[in-house]
Amino acid sequence: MGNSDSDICQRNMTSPTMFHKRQAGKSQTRKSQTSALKSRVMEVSLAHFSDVGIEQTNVGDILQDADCSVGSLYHHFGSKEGIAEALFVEGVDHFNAGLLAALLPRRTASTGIKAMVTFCCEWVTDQPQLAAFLLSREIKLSELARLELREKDRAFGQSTYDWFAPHVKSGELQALPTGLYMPLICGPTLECSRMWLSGRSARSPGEVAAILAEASWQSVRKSVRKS
Amino acid sequence: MGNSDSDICQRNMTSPTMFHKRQAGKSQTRKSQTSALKSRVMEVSLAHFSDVGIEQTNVGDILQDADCSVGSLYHHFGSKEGIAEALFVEGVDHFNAGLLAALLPRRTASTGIKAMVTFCCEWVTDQPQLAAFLLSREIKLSELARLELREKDRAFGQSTYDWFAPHVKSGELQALPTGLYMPLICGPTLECSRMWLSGRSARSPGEVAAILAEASWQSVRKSVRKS
DNA sequence: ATTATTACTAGAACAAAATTCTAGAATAGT
DNA sequence: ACTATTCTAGAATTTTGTTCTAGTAATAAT
Repeated sequence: MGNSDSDICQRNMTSPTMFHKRQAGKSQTRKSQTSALKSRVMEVSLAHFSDVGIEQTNVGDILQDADCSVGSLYHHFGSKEGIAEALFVEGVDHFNAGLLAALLPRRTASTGIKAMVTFCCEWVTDQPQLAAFLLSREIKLSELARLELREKDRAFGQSTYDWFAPHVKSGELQALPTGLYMPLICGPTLECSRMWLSGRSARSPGEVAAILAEASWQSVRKSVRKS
Repeated sequence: MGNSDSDICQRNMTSPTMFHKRQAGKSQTRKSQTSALKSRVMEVSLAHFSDVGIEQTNVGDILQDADCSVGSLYHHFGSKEGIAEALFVEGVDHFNAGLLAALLPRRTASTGIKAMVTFCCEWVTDQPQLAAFLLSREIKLSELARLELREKDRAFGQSTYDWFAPHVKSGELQALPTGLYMPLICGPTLECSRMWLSGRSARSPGEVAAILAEASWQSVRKSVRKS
């Protein structure tokens, strides 16, 4: 900026790499090499993000651990946040798909609700890194990703509500504002998860799944006794 | 960095400010001026943090909006995270104190639990910025603050459990692992809060407080009917 | 009262880290 | 074969958090 002297060394006189050092494997197709690189970056980044957070993770470490060049990383992800964004979307997809797969086959209100809670507990316990990352919510999503997620969210909400509706009609489930089912059913579990993941609680969600499932069921079932 | 010419301008030949530009007010005591500056910085920082997150907030903006110099900020807070830490501790104290004040006077299990949920809903709805910041949990606390908070947390947990214990004994509340009461009682509310604060839900916790209070109560009361 | 000490303010200088940029290599499309 | 496009590479640049030295007010010590 202020460097106003005669500017002897002009920009970009570099002669970038005559050959690709990193071309380790024999000779896979470029495509598979590329996708391997991308997943390597995502895997390494997840480890760092869930460990010390996005801010504290520095790109240099990711580059080194994933054996990736600056150019490649920015070509594929655009920015550090871009990696986080990709991880986030992928993670949400995975979780939502699993939850639906656990819920939809159930035929009674009680087993369905309990299956949701149980799945949630197991998922968090099975992949604590991804769970910690998703629950941390320190990601600043791009406008595009925000819209994409909102749409997925809507579709997911619709699917679950389609399952709930008949049981509400039959009087097994309480009639509640649509937006309240998920918080009531999964809220306690997610709170437990946060505590476990951040070390504030020793008991994993998996260990208390049964209790949580029963409690959540009690909170949304149609109550028949006097308040 | 690469600017290897004869380095004419050596470090620190500056003659810092002959007078303090910022000394706006007539002539308050230095002490009150200072504490005003600190709270101005915290207020401004909270606004930025809750809006775009700690990472995305840049110190330059805080400096400008709070009309504060680099030196002052680092003298008082040590770092950007230092500001976040101060806000976090203050916020947790405020929330915990309020929750206890709402809970302790209640004499029955039902009114106590519902008072907790209701307080929680109102607190979040009344100070959304602080709530969003506390719930985001993107703060990397110093070892010192971590210990301080863990102690506060323990004391808080003890206080609430002292209130619960008699009602468990009398058979109104379920006997549960200690760490599960808070997630069951406040989990759904916090989940609703997160959704509202992040714009994923239109209904504020305040608006659904009664429903949440009743549901949470059902989830922890001693159940007398067949499963 | 005068001096020494401390708390605070100030902003230029610095360092570290994220991102941009240009160019070369691989591949796909024509 | 040639052209366009995607991908890789790393030096150069920019941005941004933090340090550093210096100066100013207030307070304590003598």
